[in-house]
Amino acid sequence: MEHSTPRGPVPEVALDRSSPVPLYFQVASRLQQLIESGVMPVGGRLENEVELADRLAVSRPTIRRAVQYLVERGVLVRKRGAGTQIVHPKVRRPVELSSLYDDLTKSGQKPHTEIRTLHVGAPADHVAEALGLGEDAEVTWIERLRFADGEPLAIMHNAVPVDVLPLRREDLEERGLYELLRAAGYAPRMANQVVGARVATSAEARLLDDVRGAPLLTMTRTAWDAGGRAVEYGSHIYRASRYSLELTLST
Amino acid sequence: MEHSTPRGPVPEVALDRSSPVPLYFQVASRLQQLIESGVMPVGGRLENEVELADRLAVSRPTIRRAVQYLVERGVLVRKRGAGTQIVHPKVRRPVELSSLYDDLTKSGQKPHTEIRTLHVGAPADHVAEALGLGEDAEVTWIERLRFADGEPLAIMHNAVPVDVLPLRREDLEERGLYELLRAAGYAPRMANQVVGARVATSAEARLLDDVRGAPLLTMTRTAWDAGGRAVEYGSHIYRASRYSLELTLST
DNA sequence: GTCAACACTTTGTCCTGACATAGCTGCAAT
DNA sequence: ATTGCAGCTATGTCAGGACAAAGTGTTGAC
Repeated sequence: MEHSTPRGPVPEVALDRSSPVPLYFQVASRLQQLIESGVMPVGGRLENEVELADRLAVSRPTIRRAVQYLVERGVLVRKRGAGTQIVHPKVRRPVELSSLYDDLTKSGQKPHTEIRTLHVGAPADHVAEALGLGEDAEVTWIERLRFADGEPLAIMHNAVPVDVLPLRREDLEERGLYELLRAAGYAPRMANQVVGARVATSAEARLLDDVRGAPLLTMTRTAWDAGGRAVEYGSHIYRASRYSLELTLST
Repeated sequence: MEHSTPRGPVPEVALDRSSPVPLYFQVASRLQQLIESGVMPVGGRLENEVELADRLAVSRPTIRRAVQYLVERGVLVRKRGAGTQIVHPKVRRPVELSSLYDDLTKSGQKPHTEIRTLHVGAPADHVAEALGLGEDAEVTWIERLRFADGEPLAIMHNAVPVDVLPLRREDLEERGLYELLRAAGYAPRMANQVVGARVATSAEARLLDDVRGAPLLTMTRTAWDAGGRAVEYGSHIYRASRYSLELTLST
């Protein structure tokens, strides 16, 4: 008898064996699509792997790999002996490491950047240490003022090793730093951030068009690419009244 | 001829086939150990998978799975046609979702908690929405004051659904909330956090033994377990002069 | 000397087959 | 009625083989 959670049927799944897209990925994408469209209900159980492999005419390892992929992204949970279930859609993987520029663009605001300084040279000690650079290494050091919809939002100091990316003023005015890094093949994959708060000095207040003593959100970050190469150091200050950090963390 | 990066020899690796620990995991652990102890140099190349499988007398899928595991944790990088390399140790996996209590304990401080209120009832609207709860759901609502080395550090408001965990005063005084959740089998696996800053009101300043206008770090968070069940909502306030958030993010 | 074609190395994908083990369910013995 | 055992179901682990495709380096033609 069947009085447990409903078992999804996984309707018509078409696979293209001549496609360069791997089979396991085709299966995973199709499954995710079915889940997100609501055809397969949240909390419902998947068919077991053997049946699924049978019906889709692929081997069990291929099915397992597809399911594995979705488990890692938090879409499915497996329990040995019990089956595979669809997880509540609220729990999804953090999308990607984002920068302020990305965040603003995504939320529909129009960011605008003023480059206050940009020069190449040996990094300060704490920067060199954060990036793990040697004695003779050089970085591009920049100070930027970031506006959203015309209002000043953040003072940003950044360092990028010159052999990672030669930064140019005109690029930075039109694009975010992370976008430039990605385009150069040094997409940040991991970052360490320290977030704190303090009140504005009068110099900072003047730049940010705010008052002395206004609350500020501070963030310092070091980012690495997939190869473990340090690609960016940043020390940012945000007007707390106009910006807050949104983060998704996962184990 | 061999004038590329040195190829690690992977010295004497002993596997126990009678152990309940899976072979691929034994291999992965051993490799990680060799890497972290410095026997296999950072940046160095691994033997290719076929040779490795041969020498360790396991199949290639097993080796692949072990390497895969370390790739996911950021210890290795693979490139088709090129080989597998050891990544700089700075780039490692975020350990686990931690709470303030965990953080303090780990950094050698002695946390101490004062429970100011604890009652069960229907959640406020914004809390119910954050947790995705229905009309008739009940939560335990707590307000705590957290001290480190005798000094007040944070005001913490939390809500936990009663059917997840019945919270008791005496437990909370001695343990962190996350520790209790983990013990009950609802280990947080994913969380959404919003971090901001503002200045203290006089009431907050009094509680935190600080002055009005002192900078505060604010954090609101919703956490889910592996099954996608919302297990905790929190709204915390930290003294910025005594605490900052440290985060590791990854793609 | 430069550049394109080629061979070689190495990881990526996919298959078949087998056995182990955790979780569940129902039946039987107590 | 409760406990414990047996059997079923489903995922977990592992082997061995085959071919595809990307990256690297070498060779040869111009």
